[in-house]
Amino acid sequence: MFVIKKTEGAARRGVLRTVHGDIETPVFMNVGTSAAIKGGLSALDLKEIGCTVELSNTYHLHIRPGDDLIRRLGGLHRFMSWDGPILTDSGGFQVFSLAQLRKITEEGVAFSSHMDGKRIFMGPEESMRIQSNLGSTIAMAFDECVENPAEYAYAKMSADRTARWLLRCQEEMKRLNALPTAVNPQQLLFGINQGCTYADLRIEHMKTIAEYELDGYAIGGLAVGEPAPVMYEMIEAVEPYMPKDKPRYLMGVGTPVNILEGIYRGVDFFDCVMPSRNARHGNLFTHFGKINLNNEKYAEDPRPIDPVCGCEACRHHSRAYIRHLFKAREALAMRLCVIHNLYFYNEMMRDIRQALDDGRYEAFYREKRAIYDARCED
RNA sequence: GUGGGUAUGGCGCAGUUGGUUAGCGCGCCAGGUUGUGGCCCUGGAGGCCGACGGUUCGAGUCCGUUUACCCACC
Repeated sequence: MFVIKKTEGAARRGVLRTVHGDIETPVFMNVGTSAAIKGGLSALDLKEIGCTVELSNTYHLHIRPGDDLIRRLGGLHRFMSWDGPILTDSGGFQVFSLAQLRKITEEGVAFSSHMDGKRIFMGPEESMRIQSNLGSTIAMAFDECVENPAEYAYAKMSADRTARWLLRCQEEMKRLNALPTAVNPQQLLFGINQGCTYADLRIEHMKTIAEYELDGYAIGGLAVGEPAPVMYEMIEAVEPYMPKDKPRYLMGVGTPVNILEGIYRGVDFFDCVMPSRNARHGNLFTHFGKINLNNEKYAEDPRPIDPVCGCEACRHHSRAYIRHLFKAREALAMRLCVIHNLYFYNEMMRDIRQALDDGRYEAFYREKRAIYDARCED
């Protein structure tokens, strides 16, 4: 059940109650594709970072170690020792970003695994069965994420097909949840809006899937190469047609500013690999802007990454030390930086929720968007 | 001591029968990264080619001397 506690313009402050705990929104979900946060973080670290929702991936876990294996071990929560909410991405995006030799039909997608080339078929039913085996809190519908730019005719055909797939996802999920052997009989299903960068297609698609009475609605297929203003336009176009009483999720987004802009336009859920991937390369977010720890100017800098940050890395280590760890290719460099960036993101979300609680999001948004994606000047 | 081999950016190496601004990998410096392979992509700095002399219109390349290191044999 999703409850909106407060609104400010289009921005919403809410809570999604799930069998694995409450999700206070707006929220950033921490990406752990293969049931692990890259950079060497465990579920215990996630708690310390302030993470409330973990995100894993259907495609990756199906290929390795296999969703049947995870089911036999009691489901994903027990497998990775994380008792909070988990959202599983459907594999739709991976089929289109990683897999080779894919062939799309009305049934689903036949493709070769990016690991070993093995032939795999995944359609709406397969994706739901895998996610049911994983027992995640929230399952995502199996969709086609069309590359950008795309022809109008193809975008329309694909969006229509994704809508038909969504009905099949919903039917299969109902069936699976009713089975006595279901790992999580309360598993929620979010549908995904598509339509590339064509506002009329997005709106038409959104109107269609809004009638399916799903547990939440995602906007997919954005942040795939189009300029940020176009992404914001698409959100503004579909937002009026998204059910007000259901959580909204902007998939794969984004930079701190993208998130501020998304919330400003009525989005509740976000996820992105950016904080963890950038951290592994030494690119860090701070309250004063971005820094690249690999830069020579930090070689003898005794200050923490972010002087006002309370994460493990900032409480105990200097920029000079962590930069050294990067140069020495020590795994600890990535671990400390990933901890920092995810802590930053989760803290930013706490600050955003507080600002919404206090009715001052507008001011917060205007102040922070000028800083967070800019380069730190020091 | 004798014979052979190698000397080219920080490191490891290419460089044709002598011919424009001497290349490559790694490293270094700096960008990028949006429902994750740590992969990867894009720029940039850095070399009087061990030293000295000779041949030539022209030498990293050919010749001589020399220095350093490596290998084999005594």
